[in-house]
Amino acid sequence: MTADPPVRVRFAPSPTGRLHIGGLRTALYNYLFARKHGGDFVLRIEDTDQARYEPGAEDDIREALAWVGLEYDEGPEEGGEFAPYRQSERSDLYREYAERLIEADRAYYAFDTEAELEEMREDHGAYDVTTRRHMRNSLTLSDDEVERLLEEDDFVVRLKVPRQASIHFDDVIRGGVSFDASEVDDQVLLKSDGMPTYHLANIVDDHLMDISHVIRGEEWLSSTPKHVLMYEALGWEPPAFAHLPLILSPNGGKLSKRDANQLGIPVYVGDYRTDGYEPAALLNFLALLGWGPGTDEELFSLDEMTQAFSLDRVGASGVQFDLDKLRWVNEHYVRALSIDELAQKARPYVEAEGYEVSDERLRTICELVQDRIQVVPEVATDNRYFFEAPDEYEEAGVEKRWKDASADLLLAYAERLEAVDTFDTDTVETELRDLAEEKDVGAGAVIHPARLAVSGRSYGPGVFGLLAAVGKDACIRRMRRAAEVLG
RNA sequence: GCCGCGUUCGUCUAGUCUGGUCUAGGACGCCGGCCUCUCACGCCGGUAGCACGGGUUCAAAUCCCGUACGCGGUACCA
Repeated sequence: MTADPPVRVRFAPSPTGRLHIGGLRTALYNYLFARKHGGDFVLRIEDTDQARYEPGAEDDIREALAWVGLEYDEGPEEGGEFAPYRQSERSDLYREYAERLIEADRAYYAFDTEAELEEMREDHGAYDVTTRRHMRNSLTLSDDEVERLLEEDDFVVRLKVPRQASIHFDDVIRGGVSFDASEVDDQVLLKSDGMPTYHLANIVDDHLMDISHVIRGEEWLSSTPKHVLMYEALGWEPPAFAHLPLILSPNGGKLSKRDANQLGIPVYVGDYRTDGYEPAALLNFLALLGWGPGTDEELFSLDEMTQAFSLDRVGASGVQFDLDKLRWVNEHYVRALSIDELAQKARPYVEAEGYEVSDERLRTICELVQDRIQVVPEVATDNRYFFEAPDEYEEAGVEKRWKDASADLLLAYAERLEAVDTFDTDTVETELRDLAEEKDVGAGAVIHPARLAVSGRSYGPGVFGLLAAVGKDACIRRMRRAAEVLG
């Protein structure tokens, strides 16, 4: 019996933009799989496209992974046994293997111009077994001619797809997948700028870096036969493939930037950070998007997820992003925060709204709102009355809670509060209950108008805590103003 | 268009491989109730689904075929 090779997986984003939420999900599943099996998780930067390269993108990717706590064992900055991990620094390697493929008659040089390619596509479709015979390449041209053209240094290397063959591979998530060779075109492997395409670079690196499992998005499924052909041509054992279902928009379609923005769904990982989501909650939610533990559990720490994770429990169909579910998961992480942590996380958002608040008061406010918010910034955005007087009174609340006697009761309450020395939850409550008794009304007859007057709303934290947190002067001022405005 | 992959409540999923225990389970959302100064939390209850059509079988959400629909791919992009 031969032991399974050690698990080594890679997350291989291309630095063409900020890290996308789907990319993070791919990274997460790779991470979980690696950790679950005691293997290595590698970050590899696939920067073979000079035109789409975006400076700063690599930093964004690294920062995003650090923010959520997905630590990798090898990467471009941290190095490792298989360095370098940036493909642009490995060009010679790819050229070498492209040549090997040519020697093995599994690839060839092509010299067609853009115009010629365009014409070919219009007439025939793809550069493949049938069309390559009519094109200018090392299969159709004389050796001398090829020699001469190579001198000009403007050529590409294309994969020579076999005339007829059925290409089959096993996908961990989907089972057996087959393609007919006639459906596969002669993919460019080495571009005229000397850089490899994804297809070549990816198989060379995966092989050289001893990658055991390729876990990537489903968009790669249809190019996998090309990869399989290359592994075979080079005499290499291909890694196991696992193609993850794509994340779709809640409308069912592709999660486009425009679409997402409209629905309030952040597209980039960095946006979740600025929007104040808890990184652990994001990971938890993402884990559930395409995978299920098979139990009723839904809230997992990274370690718990790692324990529970298994590729066979990853689904094969596209999954729709559900912002409500994310918020629900996040809510649980917010509740698990200590008051100090919550206050610390909330401060920047409070300040961004232009409010000033002491640490002590912010903690008090956080205590009051912690289990009433889903995302940290809501400490400020959903509870402005702690920081400024309400500029209007919730209509339905007034309708329901503001009675004829409310103004007089509030005025009397304000008077009592004015006389009080210590303005804390207990005294505020005592004063209110005494007043209610004195006036022979239920406590609610004062409670509800007081809440309305001070917060402008009919709902929120317990009213005594609320009043105490808002403070004596502000409360009295707001009560008198409400009595005047609402009558 | 062609090729590939997919299809269980609105959404994420359990169940499908190893057909009966599934009058299909859980969660989000939504609705109702309890708690309660309100809201939220929590708890209790409800709503809603095997895409469709054939077949195989004593028996199909589960196996087979077809159709529909969705997604992906079809670049010197990844």
